[in-house]
Amino acid sequence: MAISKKEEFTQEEIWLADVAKSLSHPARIKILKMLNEMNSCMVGSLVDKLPLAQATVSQHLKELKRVGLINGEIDGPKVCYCVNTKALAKAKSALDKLFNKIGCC
Amino acid sequence: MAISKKEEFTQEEIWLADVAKSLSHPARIKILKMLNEMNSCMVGSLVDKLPLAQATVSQHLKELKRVGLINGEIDGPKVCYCVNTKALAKAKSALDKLFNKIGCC
DNA sequence: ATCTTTTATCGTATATTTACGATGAACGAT
DNA sequence: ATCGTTCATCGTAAATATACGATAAAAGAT
Repeated sequence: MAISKKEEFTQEEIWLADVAKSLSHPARIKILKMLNEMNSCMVGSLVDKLPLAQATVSQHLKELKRVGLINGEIDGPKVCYCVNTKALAKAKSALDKLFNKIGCC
Repeated sequence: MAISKKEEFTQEEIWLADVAKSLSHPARIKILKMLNEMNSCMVGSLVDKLPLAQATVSQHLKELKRVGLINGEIDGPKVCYCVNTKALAKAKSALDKLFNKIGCC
């Protein structure tokens, strides 16, 4: 019958799920793409190109920053965001590891 | 001032966010790992190794199935789940594309 | 000093997610 | 036909996510 359930989740599993959560909204996917493609990475530029209010975009940026996928540098009254290449690489590697298996059926 | 906001999200962005959402819980990460590692993929085996009730595990399996990352085959009164290798490969490819860029700062 | 610009945070409403017990449906065994 | 097993679904409570307007904070410009 198995009445155990002692096992918890590993830190790696929790972290990877957290990274995935930060990618789980189209706006945040788009923001990452825009940060890669645009020269300027001011918040205003992002707001202009997203169908969302400034407060909402700021909230999405906060979520991406929370898991370390992007960094923000203050530049006068503006803030310049950029992707954290190292964090992206780490996430990519972890996801690759999860995905590079073969199904059991 | 830019008062446009015409742009919506692409289907690709929406789909990728959806895949990420399905990975955004440690239990679902663990389930994918278990489906890769175990010989048996009965729901009961998963429930035994997860700190969650059967109904909750079933709900997580439904979410993974919703985005196509796993398939379930009915086998008598049991159900055998397995990863959808093609879907995983597609997701991996899309994430790689998103991640293989260089930051702007 | 005051004003404007830029961004973050607060407050809040609504929607979604997560979790569980209870119940239902499908099937094999008796 | 009834019973036990296996899994999905229902109902529901609590937590989290999403969105926006309003407001605050920080800095440059006048």
